[in-house]
Amino acid sequence: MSERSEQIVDAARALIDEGGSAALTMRALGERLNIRAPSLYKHFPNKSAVEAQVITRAMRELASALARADSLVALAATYRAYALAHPHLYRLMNCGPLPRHLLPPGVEDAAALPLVRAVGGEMNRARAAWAFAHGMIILELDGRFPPDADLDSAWSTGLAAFADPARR
Amino acid sequence: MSERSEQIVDAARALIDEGGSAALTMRALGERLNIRAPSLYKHFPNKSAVEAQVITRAMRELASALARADSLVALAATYRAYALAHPHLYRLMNCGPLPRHLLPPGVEDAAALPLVRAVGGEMNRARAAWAFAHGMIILELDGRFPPDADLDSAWSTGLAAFADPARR
DNA sequence: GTCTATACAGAGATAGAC
DNA sequence: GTCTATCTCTGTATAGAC
Repeated sequence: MSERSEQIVDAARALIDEGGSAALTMRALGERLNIRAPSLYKHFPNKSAVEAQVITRAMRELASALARADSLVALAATYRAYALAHPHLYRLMNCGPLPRHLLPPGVEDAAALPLVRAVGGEMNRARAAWAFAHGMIILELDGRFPPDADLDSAWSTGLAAFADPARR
Repeated sequence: MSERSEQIVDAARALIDEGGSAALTMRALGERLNIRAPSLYKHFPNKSAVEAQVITRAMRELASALARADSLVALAATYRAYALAHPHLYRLMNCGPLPRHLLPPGVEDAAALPLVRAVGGEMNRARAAWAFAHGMIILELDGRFPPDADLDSAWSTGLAAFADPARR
């Protein structure tokens, strides 16, 4: 990818991180680079291609953070921290259909690997734990829990259920 | 609500159920009723008001289905069945910010009540179980699990973790 | 690679006649 | 309560000059 293309993805990421997916428009993107929107099409075929690059970068970022966690509990903490620090990027990555045909192969799997490892390859447990974590995050981001809900406790309750199957 | 208003909400619900939230446009709504879009504004102040009515109706529908379930497992099955039968309505209700100021009071709580009852009022367990169920559904609807994933098993694994705390 | 000019689409909503 | 006509806005994307 050329220098210029990198800058475009940088700017696109920043726009989304700050204002959500809706804030990424070709006009806004051009403006941020002091360029007119049509010029962007010399570097990317369309908006989806730019978005896909942002997704790819975010997934790798998250994956590398997760790789540093050792236990399931630590993994959950890292995952949640990323989501709360970058709610819009989290959504971009994890909500709605994923444009897999525009992503380099392996990116998605790499992001999932730390969790699979943490549960010793038990895929049912990995999927259930992922669903729990994603559900907690998205419900929190969407403001669906009551303002006074103790979410730390809810996380603990859920994690206790998944983290230690030997005791069940 | 007048007869006509009911018809409008009916049509709006049908549009969303069939084509998702994006399919609800004032033009399409008018068309379905053999009416021009501007006429709708004699019955509702704007599109959000119509949408809120659809949400209200869907929440009551889901709540009454859930009320018939007795155990946590039965509740989960009912919840999932509704979501898979009406994925777009499920999304409308449960994804993104909820326009609470446009909903009649109590609707949201009524939908949550069956779950709270099923876990004996333990709110942490209720929230964790909700997050798990919502996560499983939304990841499934968004096509985030591999095509060959055995989701029934993942549900079982998750529910076993939440349904029987006495054994933990 | 960047520009200007522009096409094109589709959305929500309003004014005022009937 | 419904109509026609229309406004306004905001997107994506293309053509062609420089």
